[in-house]
Amino acid sequence: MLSQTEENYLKAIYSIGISNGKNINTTLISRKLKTKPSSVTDMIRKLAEKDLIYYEKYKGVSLTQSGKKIAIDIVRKHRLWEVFLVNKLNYNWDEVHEMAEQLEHIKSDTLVGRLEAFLDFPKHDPHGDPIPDENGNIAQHKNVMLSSLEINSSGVVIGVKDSSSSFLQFLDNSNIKLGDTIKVIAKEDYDNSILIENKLQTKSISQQISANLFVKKI
Amino acid sequence: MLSQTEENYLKAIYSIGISNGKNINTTLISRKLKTKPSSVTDMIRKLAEKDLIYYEKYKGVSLTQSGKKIAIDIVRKHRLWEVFLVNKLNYNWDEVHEMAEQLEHIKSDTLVGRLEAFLDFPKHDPHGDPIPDENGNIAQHKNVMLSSLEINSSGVVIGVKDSSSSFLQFLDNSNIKLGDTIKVIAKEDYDNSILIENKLQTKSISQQISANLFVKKI
DNA sequence: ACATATTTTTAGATTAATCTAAATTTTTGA
DNA sequence: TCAAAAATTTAGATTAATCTAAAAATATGT
Repeated sequence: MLSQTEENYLKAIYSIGISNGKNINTTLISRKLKTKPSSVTDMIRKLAEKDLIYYEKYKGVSLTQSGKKIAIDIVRKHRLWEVFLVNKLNYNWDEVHEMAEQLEHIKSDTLVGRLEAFLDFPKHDPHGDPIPDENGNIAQHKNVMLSSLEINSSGVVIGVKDSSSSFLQFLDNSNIKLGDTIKVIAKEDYDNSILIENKLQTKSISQQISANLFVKKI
Repeated sequence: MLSQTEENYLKAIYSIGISNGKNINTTLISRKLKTKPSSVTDMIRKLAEKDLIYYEKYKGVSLTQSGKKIAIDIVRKHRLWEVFLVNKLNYNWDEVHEMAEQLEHIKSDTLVGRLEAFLDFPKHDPHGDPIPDENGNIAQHKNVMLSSLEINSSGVVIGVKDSSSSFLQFLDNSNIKLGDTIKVIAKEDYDNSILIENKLQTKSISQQISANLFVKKI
């Protein structure tokens, strides 16, 4: 049985692997987990000992098959609990991360499955991220950033890249939500801001915003 | 913020106080928590330091106002999560204790309240134990044991004293459940077993059983 | 009452996870 | 290439929670 800390290291390594390709080093992990690099060294030696990661001194780490399985299972639990909190307990999508960080570590052989069924087998969490199935398979959404859409083309908002509270609250305040169809009306070369239109409004958004919204082209 | 361990000590002290009256000593706590008495001494010094318990060397402990508040809040969370697991995720009443032991430690200012509302403000957990309200008030059920009913009198099964899996499964197998009306048909002086009747059957049960079932006289 | 048994506390060690500071290895760029 | 910078690891300490063994205090029973 892994400790919460060990699970968090695996999850961090997994998520760095997703965004940073292959270079998972001590510093990145320490940054992600807000610990010191020396603490990371200690823990990765321990995880390597348990065959959950591959580790060569000074060369960084990567997940083994079983380490990856565990990491994905935690992601699965995290996202399902987020769906529970938003769909059943009526939390807003910017409020659920901290609670899910705790709930994802509840140990039970059957709980995740029961929860998933209770929630009607959702495919995505409240931020649009895909929920892995019980075998660890993840529907790869190959969507594009809103910032990459051409003028006059449209997309449906599918997810967010940044899921910080402040970004999510910004979207709420801007009346932009998952499922919205957005059309790009104009692009400003100077600062890469774009003029967009959805059902409710036409407005300009900065690149910082458009580069953090996943859309499915239509 | 208290650690899970500290919370568990407070909960243990609270529950010993409920059953054992006033004598809450090191040995009882160590027995409840399956630790050694010396570990208990360490922890109660720490909790006394934080003004959560009163402690005088060699004299045992009792909860302060704030310690009691925290203990009851944990009980509240434990029982609400049990209701969730049984009512929403369709677990049987003998399967939920371990999960609730973990879920009760989830930290959030709003989660318990949301959960309670989602569950329609249940007053009792799946074993018939009362759920404290958000101020820590507990509806005191002043029920009696089935073993104390007179011949020819009846009672509604309200709760169980022993909520071990084995006892709960025994009740399932015996077709006895919360809400059943049970009539005492006869008593056997020799071993204190009693003959009971409910909607489905007439059967004899041992004193070990009848002394662990709370009933409300009717 | 007082010797014995029981309970409780103290002293010192251990384990997991962390830290700081120093040493080592790798990377970088003139 | 090779010296300086950056990253990583090692060494040694710390904190929380636990343990064992021994010492101290309390309770018990003739």
